[in-house]
Amino acid sequence: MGTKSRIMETTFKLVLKKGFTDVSLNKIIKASNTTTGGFYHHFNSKDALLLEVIEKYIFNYFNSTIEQIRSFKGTPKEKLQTVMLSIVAECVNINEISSKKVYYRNLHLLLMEGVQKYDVIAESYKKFYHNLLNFIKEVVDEGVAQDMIRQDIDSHELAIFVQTSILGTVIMWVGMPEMPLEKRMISNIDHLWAYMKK
Amino acid sequence: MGTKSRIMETTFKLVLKKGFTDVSLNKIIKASNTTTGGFYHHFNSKDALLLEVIEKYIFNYFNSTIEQIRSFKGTPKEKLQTVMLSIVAECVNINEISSKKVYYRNLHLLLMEGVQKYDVIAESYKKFYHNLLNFIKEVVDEGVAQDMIRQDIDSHELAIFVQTSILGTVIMWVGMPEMPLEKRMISNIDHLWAYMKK
DNA sequence: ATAAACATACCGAACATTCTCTCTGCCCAG
DNA sequence: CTGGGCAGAGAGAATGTTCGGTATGTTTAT
Repeated sequence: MGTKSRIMETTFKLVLKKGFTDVSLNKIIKASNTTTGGFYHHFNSKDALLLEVIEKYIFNYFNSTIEQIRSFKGTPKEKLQTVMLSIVAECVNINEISSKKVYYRNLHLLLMEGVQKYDVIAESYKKFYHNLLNFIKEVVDEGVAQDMIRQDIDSHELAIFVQTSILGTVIMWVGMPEMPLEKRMISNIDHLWAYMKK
Repeated sequence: MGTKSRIMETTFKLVLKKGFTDVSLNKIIKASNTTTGGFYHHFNSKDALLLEVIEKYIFNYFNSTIEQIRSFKGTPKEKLQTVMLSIVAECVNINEISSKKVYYRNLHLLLMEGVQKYDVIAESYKKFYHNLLNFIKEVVDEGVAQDMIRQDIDSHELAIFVQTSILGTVIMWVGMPEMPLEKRMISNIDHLWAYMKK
């Protein structure tokens, strides 16, 4: 593994635990087994590194996940469940090689810190939300076409309601991590479905 | 106004804009019209100040708001709407005196940073969530007793679903601030109510 | 009543760290 | 000989905190 990607993966692990600002460049450099010169050969600044890391390990991952689910075969409810699981999951492996797990609670908190600090991240965050919303709307429209979802509600409005519930589940879990996540997730999806189904 | 509360209010305003770590003690001290010595007379450290500020301006406020709504007269739907509005509101005045407005988007982002950094804040955050959940459950139970809310769903589970939707509305708005907040809020409440009403 | 002792609120220079980032130089493949 | 990749010393600025000092008001002792 090259120095650059080693720095990026190490950084991701570190900031997940401590947040952006509490991880110094020195720590990153030492943990990445490189030096100041090595670092500044690959990145213009600490901020530049952070932006690249977030883009690669969070947004690329989330967006490609949506892309994958798009091609899934399954009922609308299954698709909603899958996309919710991909966002609300307890933890997941960073990549195929490393067995290091990413805890999503930290991931969402990190994302919020990024949104607060960097306009670029806020922008990517917004784009991801729109991407997700479009996907949900597709699923809803598909469900309406298949006569599985009621059509007396505007699909865009319904999609917003669904996404609200999905993201709310994330935040509930961030605030009350002691409640069993999976159970609540399924319960929420069940209620949602009971409301929107034909 | 005493020096201590002047420091606290100034700090709250500053960190709302920039976040905890991007506001230095020097800035706080200068903006508060005091000195290093004056500051350390009232607070043991910067962290201690931040914790006090969050406790006073966020959690005390939120929890007392819930307490106020508890004594309101109104239909269950109106109560849910009111509590949602008090959490999702666009902005609000810090206190009765100052006309300075607090933008809730920043407030929620700040809260997340606090949850990420300080266990004490995460703990207060959790307590607030439980407080809110209890309140919602009370409203639901009351609605069931009045025969306005369906009773075939466990009230605790339904309360979680409602709270999920409320908090989801917050987060949707943080991510997509360009969407009209009030409209979406009402739409979400309407859907929720349509599902839970008898 | 007056002086001494104490407490509170605040000042501000100085301190030790830590931070990000620059710069020079070495190594080695092409 | 050239240039990408990296090493590492160190500059320069900013950070949170300490500490001796001052001004003012309050209690206590003679």
